[in-house]
Amino acid sequence: MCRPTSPKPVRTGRTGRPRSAEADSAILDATRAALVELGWSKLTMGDVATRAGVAKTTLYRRWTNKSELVVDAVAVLFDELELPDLGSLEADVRGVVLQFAALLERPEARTALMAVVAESTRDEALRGRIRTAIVERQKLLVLEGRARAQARGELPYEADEETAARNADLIFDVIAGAVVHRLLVSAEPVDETWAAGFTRLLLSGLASLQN
Amino acid sequence: MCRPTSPKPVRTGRTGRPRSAEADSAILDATRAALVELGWSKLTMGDVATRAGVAKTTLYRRWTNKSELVVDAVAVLFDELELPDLGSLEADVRGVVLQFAALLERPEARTALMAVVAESTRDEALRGRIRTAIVERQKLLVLEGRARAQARGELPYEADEETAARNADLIFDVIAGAVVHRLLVSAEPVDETWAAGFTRLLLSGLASLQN
Amino acid sequence: MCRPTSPKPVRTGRTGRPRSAEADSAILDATRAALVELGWSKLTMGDVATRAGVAKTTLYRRWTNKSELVVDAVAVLFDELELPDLGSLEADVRGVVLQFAALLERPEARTALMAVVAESTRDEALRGRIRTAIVERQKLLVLEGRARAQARGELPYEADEETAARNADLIFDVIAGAVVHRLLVSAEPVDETWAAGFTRLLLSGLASLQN
Amino acid sequence: MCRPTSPKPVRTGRTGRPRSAEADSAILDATRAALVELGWSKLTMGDVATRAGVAKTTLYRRWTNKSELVVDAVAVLFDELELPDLGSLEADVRGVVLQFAALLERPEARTALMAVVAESTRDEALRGRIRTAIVERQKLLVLEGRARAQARGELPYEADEETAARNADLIFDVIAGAVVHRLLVSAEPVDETWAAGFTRLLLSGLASLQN
DNA sequence: GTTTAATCGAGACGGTACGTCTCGTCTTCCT
DNA sequence: AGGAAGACGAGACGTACCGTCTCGATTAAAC
Repeated sequence: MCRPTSPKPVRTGRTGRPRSAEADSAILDATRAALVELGWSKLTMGDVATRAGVAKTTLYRRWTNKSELVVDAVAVLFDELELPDLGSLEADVRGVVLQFAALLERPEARTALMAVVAESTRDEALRGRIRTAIVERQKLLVLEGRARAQARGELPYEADEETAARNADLIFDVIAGAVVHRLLVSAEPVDETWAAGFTRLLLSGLASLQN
Repeated sequence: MCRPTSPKPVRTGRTGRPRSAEADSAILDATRAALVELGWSKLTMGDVATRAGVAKTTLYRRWTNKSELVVDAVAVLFDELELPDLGSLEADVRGVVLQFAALLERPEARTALMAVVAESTRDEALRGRIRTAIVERQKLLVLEGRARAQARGELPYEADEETAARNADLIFDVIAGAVVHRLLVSAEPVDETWAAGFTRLLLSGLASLQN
Repeated sequence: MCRPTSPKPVRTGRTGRPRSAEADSAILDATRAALVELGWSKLTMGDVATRAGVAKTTLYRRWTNKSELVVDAVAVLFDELELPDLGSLEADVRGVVLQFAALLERPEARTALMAVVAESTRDEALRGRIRTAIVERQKLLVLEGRARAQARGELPYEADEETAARNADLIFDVIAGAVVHRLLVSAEPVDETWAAGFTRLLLSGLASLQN
Repeated sequence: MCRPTSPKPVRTGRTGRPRSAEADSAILDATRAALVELGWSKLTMGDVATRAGVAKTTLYRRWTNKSELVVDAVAVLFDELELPDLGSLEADVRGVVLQFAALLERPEARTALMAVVAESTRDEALRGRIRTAIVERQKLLVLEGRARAQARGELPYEADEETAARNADLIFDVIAGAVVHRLLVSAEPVDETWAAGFTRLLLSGLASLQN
């Protein structure tokens, strides 16, 4: 999975010096590094600029504020999430749970995700950015997993399209929510045991959605 | 539910003028009010002090920083959560889900919870504070609900105490996580329909935990 | 030379616990010590209280502010100035110049004198306090020296009383002013050589005042 | 007399936005104004910044503290001192005495001079700043006056250069010291009568320095 | 090969909030 | 009643970042 990180409405003016592509990646790298070291609240634009060997102006030319910069810097981490076919729905779910947990163990990911979500409670635009950059991307995994399970005959095909969508959303929130909450709010580890227990609960539950 | 808010390691020294109890509550009220109006990032200590009719020093004498102040200010909101006996496990779960969702619709609660969780990813002490002030409190509801269901005969009594605890934790993270994620990350409403679907999924899943 | 340091209108009321006399001297000692270590601007009432093993309240009960406290604390230093009879007017003058210079070499004296004078440029009451506590005391030395010189026949007796007073004032300002200015503004040392030169200049000048 | 006020070790770096020259003079003007109104101790950096229409940071970028700012702001007042040729040494001395006294009647000058001298008793750097910004400037007047008197034949030319310098210093401290002490310590006016008396004393004394 | 125009770095700018400090007062308990 | 202890309202301190701005110096496409 890959996608262009084109933050600000680039003036398509022909003439003039073009923006440095190196700068962009240097900035995003610096942002992630700073995030790990300092956390969200201690991270400053000036520091990121210095680390990236870039002027503050260059940052502001591309991102309007800290939140947007961090979303872009971190979004790429969520692209790593994949759904390798492990042979059964149960294995697939357990796999994605552990994979997501591993991602959230990384300080830059956990810090950034929560910080950005927190910021978004007051910022509609940021909420949208999170949705497209992170949420929808993850939701695809749910759809993919379901399709695979249906092909395997583990799950029935749903007749009503709307119901199908609603169920996918529900499952997504249950999986992602449980993992995030366990790790970041309850502050307990997500290990094999927990993943197994959770998967058992979820799969049994899934049956009930079909009637 | 009520509990003393004793923020800083209070020197129990006998002598000297005692801290004003009025100030404490005025500050917490002011913090909640400011949080609603301004959100986490615009909330300033100086503003809180002004609103509370109190000097800035008085704030810092009690709380070392914004995060701790906000945790204490918001924790009381979570005390409102209750588990009225609605006659069945299913009704109880649906009730608590909607109640929790209603709480998170309130701007001060949603903003504060996420902001504080975000901050806590870098702050061990804050994490502890959140746990005792918010998490443990909510977890009691799960235990209460289970006990009630067991009394009704809807759920079996668990033989192994450790398993029982693990299951309670799991259920707690699934419920709280799903609601929070739906509301704050997916940014979709938690209505009767969703609550019903979620409850159905959860209850079916619960059966699997007994074997 | 000695004098009671009774700063504030002492309540002569019979009843109640009498004021600690020890406290007074402990405070003045602490003030001088703090002055040497910290200088005027870094000296704080709280610190003085702590050093003196006394509550801040006790300070404020006796002195209304920093300036008055310091004047009282330092005034005693100027009591040390004496005019031993060295046998001639010239020796007397040189002696008092060196003595005054030695006093102003002491950090607490130089710092306090200037600080208090500076403060007094805006404070009429403080100006009065300085005058009675320091200036008048020093001026007596000039009168004493003149009387002695007149007795020796080195100086004529002045007919007009007013002129006599005016001349004493002039000489006082010339001596004290020159020493203070040399030490604190020009920041050059007052040694035997300078004292000799200055004395020569002054004594020659004195002749002119008689016509 | 005029001179550039170059406060802080200015990085002569080529790049970056250059410092505003307007800001510098606006700040110094504001400082003098605030000094007149409020006096040294009530003068705050924030207030000066506001009056100057400048951010507090801009002040701190140029001056490390209040004292240095005030020295620079006030030094310019001492540039006003001049030595118009009044035809005789006696008239010249009396003129400069009255002129200096007039300067010290101005609240900003008297307050600032003393405050800064007081502060300098603990601050070597400030002492140096005062010396170059104020003292040396005034001392030139003494040299100029002597040269003029020598040209008129009122004073002999001094053979030994070192003695000449020492005498100039002595005279400077006597004049400046006497005026300052009379005005600020004794708190008596410097009028025509006093100036005449002082000048008479000084000129008679000067004769003695030649032998 | 100029011109042109947007980029770059550096760093000063007006702001705002921070968390600390000291002030002088007030309140409580203890002697 | 006096004193110590220490909390209180007030407000300045000096620092750190914010996001904007002015600089002179690149840099490439358009002429």
